[in-house]
Amino acid sequence: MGRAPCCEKEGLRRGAWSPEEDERLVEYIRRHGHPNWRALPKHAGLLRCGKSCRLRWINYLRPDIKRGNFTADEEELIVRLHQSLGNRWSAIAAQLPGRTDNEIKNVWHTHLKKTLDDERKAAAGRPQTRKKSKAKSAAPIAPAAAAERATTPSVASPGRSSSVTSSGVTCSTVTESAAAVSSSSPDQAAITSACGGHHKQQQQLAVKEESFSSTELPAAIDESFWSSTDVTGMMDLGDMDEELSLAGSSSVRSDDMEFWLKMLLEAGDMRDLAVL
DNA sequence: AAACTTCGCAACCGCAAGGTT
DNA sequence: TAACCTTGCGGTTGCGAAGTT
Repeated sequence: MGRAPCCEKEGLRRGAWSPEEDERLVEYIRRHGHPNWRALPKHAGLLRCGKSCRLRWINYLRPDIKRGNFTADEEELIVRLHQSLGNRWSAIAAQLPGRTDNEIKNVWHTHLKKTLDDERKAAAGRPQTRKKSKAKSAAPIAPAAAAERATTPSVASPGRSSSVTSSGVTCSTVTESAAAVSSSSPDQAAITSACGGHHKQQQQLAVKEESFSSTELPAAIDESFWSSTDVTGMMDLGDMDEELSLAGSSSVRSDDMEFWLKMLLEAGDMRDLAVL
C-alpha cells in the first residue's frame, strides 16, 4: 500500500474557493463526471489538487447537499448512530440523506457532543456550569430546543468566503439516500451528480420525501450562481440515462443496508437497555 | 463603538484501504 | 506479490461571523 504524495503544492491554490472555481468544477463534473480526481483539476483548468476538488464537490457543490440546521430527528439519529458506529462519520452520513460526513462531524463536535456531556453531567447530579453565554448556541440543546432550533432557518453569512453559500437543494441520491446506498464508484458518483444536478423538480420531490419542511432550507441560496451555471439543466436526461446504464446493476442493495441499519439501531437500543 | 471572545464550518492533512500494474 | 496509485475517511485547523463586554 503505497501512498501517493499529496498534491505538489507549488502553484496550487489553497483556501476558500472562488465562485469561478466552483463554477468550473461543477461544469467539468457535469460534462465528464469525476473518474479521476487527481487528473480532474488539470483537465478542468483548476489550480487545485484533486483532493481539494473532491472535498469541495462532496461537501459543498454536490447538488443534493441539504443545508441548514439539522432537525431534531436528524440529531437524534446522529446520536443513536454514533452510539452504534462511533466516529464513523461516513457511515452515519449514509443514513442522513443530503448530509455530509464533514457536516455531521462538525455538528457532533460543535454541539451534540457538548449536549450529551452536559446531559451526562446533569444526570450525574453535577450542576451544569457553562462559562460561555452565547445566545446563538451556548445553551445545551434539549431535544425540544433542538427542534425549535432546527426549524429556524439558518442565517446565511453573507460574508462567507464562497458566494455559493448554499445549494439548498436536495435529492435522494444513490450515494447517500435514506436507503443508505453507499457508493464509491465514479460512475455512481456521476449518477449522483446527474441526479442531483438534474432538476429542481426532483430535488423538491426529494425534499418532500424526506419530510423536511421547506422552511428548513436556507433562503440564502445564491441563485445567481445556480442560474448562471445552469446547474439544473446541466445534465440532460440523455446523459443521465447513459450514465445510469453505465452503472447498470449498481442499484445497490438498499435492502441489505436497511437491514444492517436496523440491526445496528436495534443493537444500540439493546445496549441502552443493558445499561439500564 | 471598539475590542475581545466564542462559535460554526469549510478546508486541509495524514493515514489507511483497496484497486491496478 | 510487492510497489504504486487513487480514493475515502477522520482528526484538526484557521478564518470569518456573531455575540459579549
